[in-house]
Formats: sequence, structure tokens, C-alpha cells
Amino acid sequence: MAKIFIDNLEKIDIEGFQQDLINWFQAEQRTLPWRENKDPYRVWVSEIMLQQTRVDTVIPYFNNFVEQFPTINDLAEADEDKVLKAWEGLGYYSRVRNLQSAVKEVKEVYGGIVPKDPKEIAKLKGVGPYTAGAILSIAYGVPEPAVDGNVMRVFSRILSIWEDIAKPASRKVFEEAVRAIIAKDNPSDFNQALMELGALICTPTSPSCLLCPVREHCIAFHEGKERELPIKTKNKKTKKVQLAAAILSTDDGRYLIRKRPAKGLLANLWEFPQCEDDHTFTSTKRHLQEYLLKEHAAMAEVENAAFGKIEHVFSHLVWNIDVYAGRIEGEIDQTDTVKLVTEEEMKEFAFPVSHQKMWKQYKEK
DNA sequence: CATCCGTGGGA
DNA sequence: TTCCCAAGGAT
Repeated sequence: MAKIFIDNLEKIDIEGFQQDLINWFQAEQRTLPWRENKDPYRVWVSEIMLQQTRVDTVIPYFNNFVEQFPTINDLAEADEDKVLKAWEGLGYYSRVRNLQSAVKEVKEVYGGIVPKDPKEIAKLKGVGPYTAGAILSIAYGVPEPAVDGNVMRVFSRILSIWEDIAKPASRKVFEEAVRAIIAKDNPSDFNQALMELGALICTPTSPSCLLCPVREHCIAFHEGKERELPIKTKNKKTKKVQLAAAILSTDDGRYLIRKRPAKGLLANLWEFPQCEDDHTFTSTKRHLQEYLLKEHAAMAEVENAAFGKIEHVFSHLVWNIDVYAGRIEGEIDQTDTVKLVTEEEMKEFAFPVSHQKMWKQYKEK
């Protein structure tokens, strides 16, 4: 496998490619908040946010996040609920819990300085091969590869590499390709330029080859194969889960919320109580009431019919939630993970998007 | 290695 | 509607 790209490597004018790529990036790069300076912490935060997430989505989150937590020390000392609240809606919430954990590690073990050594930085929670290379090259100018989906797509075309980029093992092939071609005098602009090119020009479908600054270096373009690359196999279908949720109010205007488990889906976020509901019970109303009694020792009177329906699509499954309103009768034991909160207090807690939507529907009903 | 882990946008 | 994503990492 490595043989093919090494053969093609000999067809590439490496210095010409580096020059054309970097010149284009320096002239055409987008103005983005994380490009204001090369503070390793800001680069780090941006790279974590940008994992599997679009630039336009990240921008407002990044600005808010670095305003709330301007330094490693600020984030290390912050309350986790506040950190999750700043991430609310971005998805993949373990990213930010790992980031805070890693920042604490940097504070305690490395004196608050992000390590410059590839082995050390790669040990940090949430910092994999891509993120390690990105931080090292962008913030510190270390000539390490930063191979993401963009880079695999661009290189598969430039070097005509017919590896399936959906396979984890393929990443190493592209890392070796980047090591062979990276501009050692400017790895920061080189790596960013590859990703910028992938985002703006060398796009997945219908790449803009006529606007491409490196098309003369591109084997796939010369062979007219740019639309056939990269090779990427498809993923499987998602599972479906039927749920019933309850928005329960007390007579004095408080609502029952609870914290999700520390591991797994939407870990440590808050939600309205919900349970699986395969519609095999006599009624969802009774099913919910029994669940609330068993799980929270809550005596509740739930309405007969759902007032809303929510579909929550994840990357690997789908929730279909029927949403019921109800009243809590009597008292409830409040703990660290179960609370009765007013509408105003609710704003301090981070909820999954589906539960934000059901609250909105509840207020509009 | 396969699966898990979010979300909103676009073809 | 359905599918595929978008600057991946942990287990």
C-alpha cells in the first residue's frame, strides 16, 4: 500500500507544491478567531471544537469559551457544569470534559505550559494523533503531520492514493505522505493550508480544480480522476429507540430535572426524566408514573396524552420521544443529580438539544 | 478493528 | 426522505 504513494511521490515537485500551497494560504486564508495569535491554549481549544464540527458552528462557541475561560488556569479551576453549559449544543460532550481534565494535567504536571514534545502532548486526554500534530505544528512550529479528513482527501487526490479513508489503518499511510512532503520551515502554514484547501477548494464532491493553486501538482487532476477520489466506504444504519419523557411541575413553579450518568451518551448533561417506551404497556401515562415512582420516589399525575413529539438524531442512533406534562404531588428527595428548579435556575444547566426543544414546546403549548 | 459519541446543514 | 457529512478520540 505504501508502495503506491511512494512511487507517485517521485512525480511530485515537492518544493513547488509547498510554495504554491503556502502562498495561496497566506493570500486567501479566512480570518478566524483562533488565528488571531498562536497561544497554544487557544489553538488547543479550537482544535477540540473543530473535531467533526463545521467552522461556522464553532466560531461563536470559541469566542464565548475563551472569553469565559481565557487561560489554562481559568479552565482548570472552572466548575464542570459551567464548562458543559459553554459547550451546550456543540455535541460530543466528552471532548470538553477531556479537555478540562487535560488542562488540569498541564497545570499540575507541566506548570501550565502545553508540552512541546509529541510523546508528552499525545498523552493528554482527548489529544489524539491529529490534535497533537495540529497543536505542535500550528502553535510551536514543530514539523509533525496533522492528518484529518481534509488532509486524507487532498492527499488521496494529489498523490492518487486509493486507500479507503474510512479505515483507521489508512491514516498511517497519509501520515507518512505528509512527513515526506511537509514544509519543515513552515509546518504551521503548511498543515493549515492543507485543511483550508480541503475545506474551500478540494471539497468531497465536485472539487473546484480550476481554482486550485496546486492542480498542476495533482496526479488525480492530471488523470481526470479527481471525482473518483478519495475512496470512502459507507457507514451502517442507525438504531431507533422509543422514549417517553415527562416535564413535571410543582405547585410552586419548579420542575424536576436530573443529571445523566458520568459515562456514555450525553454524559453529565441534565434532562427531564425519560424512560424507554415500546408501547407494550397499558398506557404510557401509567408506564411513566410507575417509572417516576420507582426511579425518583415521585408521586406524579401525568396527563393522558403527549403534548409533543421530538426526534433526536445522533450519529449512531435515533431517539423518538413522546413528551408528557405532569404534576408532582408531595415532596421529592433532592440530591446532586436530582433537582427541583425554577425556570430561571434551569438556565444554568446544560441540556441535550432534544430536551431544549421539548421545553420550548412545553412553554408554547 | 468496530462501535460509541452530537449536531445542524446541504445534496 | 435519506444520506453524508465536518479540522477525531476513547474504548
